[in-house]
Amino acid sequence: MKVTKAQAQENRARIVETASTLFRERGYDGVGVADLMAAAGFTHGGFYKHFGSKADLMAEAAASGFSRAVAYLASVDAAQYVKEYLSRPHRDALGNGCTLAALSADAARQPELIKKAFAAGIESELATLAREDGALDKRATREARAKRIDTLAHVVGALVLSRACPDDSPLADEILEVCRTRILGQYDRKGEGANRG
Amino acid sequence: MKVTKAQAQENRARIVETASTLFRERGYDGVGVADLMAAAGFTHGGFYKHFGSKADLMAEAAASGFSRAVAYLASVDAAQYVKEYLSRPHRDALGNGCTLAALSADAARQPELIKKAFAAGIESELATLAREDGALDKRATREARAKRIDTLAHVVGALVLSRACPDDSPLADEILEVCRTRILGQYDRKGEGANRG
DNA sequence: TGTACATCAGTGAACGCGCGTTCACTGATGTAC
DNA sequence: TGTACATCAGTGAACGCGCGTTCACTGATGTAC
Repeated sequence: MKVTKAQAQENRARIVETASTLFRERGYDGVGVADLMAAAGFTHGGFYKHFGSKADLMAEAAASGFSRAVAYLASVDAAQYVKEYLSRPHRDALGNGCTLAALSADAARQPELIKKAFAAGIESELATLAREDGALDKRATREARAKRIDTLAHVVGALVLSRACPDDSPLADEILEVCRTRILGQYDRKGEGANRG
Repeated sequence: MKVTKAQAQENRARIVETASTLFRERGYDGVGVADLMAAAGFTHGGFYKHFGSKADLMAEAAASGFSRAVAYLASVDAAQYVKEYLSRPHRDALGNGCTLAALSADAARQPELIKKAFAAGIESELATLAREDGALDKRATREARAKRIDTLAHVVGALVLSRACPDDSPLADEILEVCRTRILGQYDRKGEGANRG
């Protein structure tokens, strides 16, 4: 049953992708190695030919999620990002949505390895959000980073709270709507005032 | 081994309290019924004399966490709340900290019963945060609620992201600090402008 | 280019373990008289 | 108030099950000649 090196590499990537989705949907504890391998089209025994442990895969799957997020972030501006992030479709698309919103709380209880992957993921998302700032002096650069951290925390919190509510509850929608409006309001005001002026 | 009715009720309450702490520390999947009963000083078999299932206890433990939060919220003003919420001690005190930050992402994957408890918890926290608004017209009331939802999401997101980072990473502290400063800044500005004017 | 053999991705049974839940039992509490 | 009995909170063994991980095995791929 051996397989081409290229095929094996492709299979490995498929396992990571599958894991990234399933972990976001069900949490780290909600997906077993056997579940995951079956979902990727394999039996569980082969898992340890690719990964040292489930924790190793958790870190890789997170990194994979972050790199997708970065690719997406590079293609939108801040306003569009906030609008899409705090939307019904994103709220309901757990498995394809933001890794930070889906798994940060889980990550907090995991070994250092996973937390490092999350810190790195946050940094790379911040770096991508940064791209439009252009050349700024030291103070403005610091300020721009602060604003990005602040917005990231804000949207993550809103999505997390909305998802904790029953699926069709008014509160779930209200949280998204309120936060979306208010954050976009900040961007309009600040966009015209401090940043672009 | 029977026990006074009063004693039994007290024991039940101790189980709920213990569960509330352990769930926040380790997540719903991270605490077994046996773990939990042992931590409360009992053997696991008695569990089903008090609760119909682990899920029932999850909902009760969440409600217990929210009612503690409400009692705390009633004793502080918004600025103090934000300052303490986004502090190192709160970040590191998972088991005694905010239930929303610790368990909302877990709740999102749980049965309706638990999500209902979370929605109710969020509503009662919002109601308590509201207490200082006094008499307002309809528009101002709506605006005050929006602001409270917005702030709650904001602080929860910041704490969740901070906790996902390695324990002594600069990023973990930076997130807390940046968000704390910016949210407090909003309260100063708005406190003097819209709300109190 | 053709043959012989080592490699190793993937299989499926098995490991010890902890899970949520059930159950027969214990014995002090609470109640009926 | 005292006695007889039912109740039921708490015990600890047992249930079937799924977990992460290990292992002997398979057989096509990749390599050495």
